[in-house]
Parts: sequence; C-alpha cells; structure tokens
Amino acid sequence: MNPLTLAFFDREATDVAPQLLGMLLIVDGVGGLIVEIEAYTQNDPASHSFAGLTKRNAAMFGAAGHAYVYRSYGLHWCLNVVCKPGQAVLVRALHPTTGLPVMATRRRTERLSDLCSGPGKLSQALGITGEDDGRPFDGGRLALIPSDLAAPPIAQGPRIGISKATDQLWRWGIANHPSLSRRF
DNA sequence: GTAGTGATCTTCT
DNA sequence: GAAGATCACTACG
Repeated sequence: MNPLTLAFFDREATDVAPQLLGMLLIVDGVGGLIVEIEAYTQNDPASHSFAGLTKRNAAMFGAAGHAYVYRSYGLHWCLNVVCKPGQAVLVRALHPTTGLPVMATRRRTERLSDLCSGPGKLSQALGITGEDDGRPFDGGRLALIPSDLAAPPIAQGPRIGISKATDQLWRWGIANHPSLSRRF
C-alpha cells in the first residue's frame, strides 16, 4: 500500500510539489528519486486546467493521488500527480536508482544523467503512456514512496517551457543535481 | 558551447 | 490553422 494518504495529495499543488522532492517514484519496478518538479494550479494561465474541464485534462479534475498523463508536442508523454481538483504537479526529472538496464534499453543510452533528466525522457524511461492516465499511485503499477534521505539543498525558480505566468516560481529541484533537466 | 529545426498529436480559434 | 508543461539531431563558432 501507499504510505501517503489522500490528505497528503488533496492540497495546493504548490504545497505538495516541494515535499515530493527526494521521494521514490516507481513504475512497475523501475524508477528513482524525484529531483525536479513543477506545480500547476487551476487559476494559472500556464495550466491545462485553466480553461476548465476537457477530455484531455479530465484526470486533473479527478481524485487526488492519481496520475495525469498527457502528450506533449505530439510525441512525448508527461507525468503529473493530481493534487486538489484542477491542480497537479509535473514530475520533470528523476535520479535513476532501480531498473537501470530497463531504462537504458528504453532510452537507448547508458548515461545516467540522460535517462530521466526531463519530463519526456522520464516517461520514456519508466514506460509511461496514455494508458496510465488516471491511474492511482497506490503502490501497484505506480508507487510513490517517501525516502529517509536527509533534506537535500532545494533550489527554486520559474517553470520551464511555458510563456505565461513566468513570474510564478513554481519549479523546485535538488540544487546542482546532474539529472536536472536544466540548472537553476 | 549555442541556435535552429523536425517529429507528430490534441486542443482551441 | 496555430500553439504547445519536449527532445534529438544538425550546423556552426
């Protein structure tokens, strides 16, 4: 079972996001530690939920603690964790720890810092697809596990790849980690 | 090292 | 028809 309760997820995405740093994300036995994350709220022009409920973003309005998976630029998949309705957290990068051979095969590279250093890469390495949209993080195929690691140095900055609301510092990451999609 | 571009799907105008 | 929460490859300095 997932040790994280519904109450943990069913909050503001901006509160949940930084607390996910350092946690272990596992998909079918493959995954690693979360080192980079972004928050998207409903009252947020850069968010998919800003314009209201649509077929694509339905999972974002569903139960907290579930996955919202969407296709980006026509070819990449991006994985989010749903918080309170209309809010979600985009998992942007992992430090790979388990299932390295599987990830290396899917990503066609051995380089550790290239396996999960970006939302599209991460989804490819973990085998995330639209099939996972709406799935719960319940310790089954998708698992989110708090780790005992000491609190790492956390960096904060503007989100990446968006053109609106760039004044919101809703991107968090572990400072100077090699698997970041970009440095802070 | 930076800059430009193609791939390819979903949504909204 | 255009834009987008991206990545990989190429060309060039």
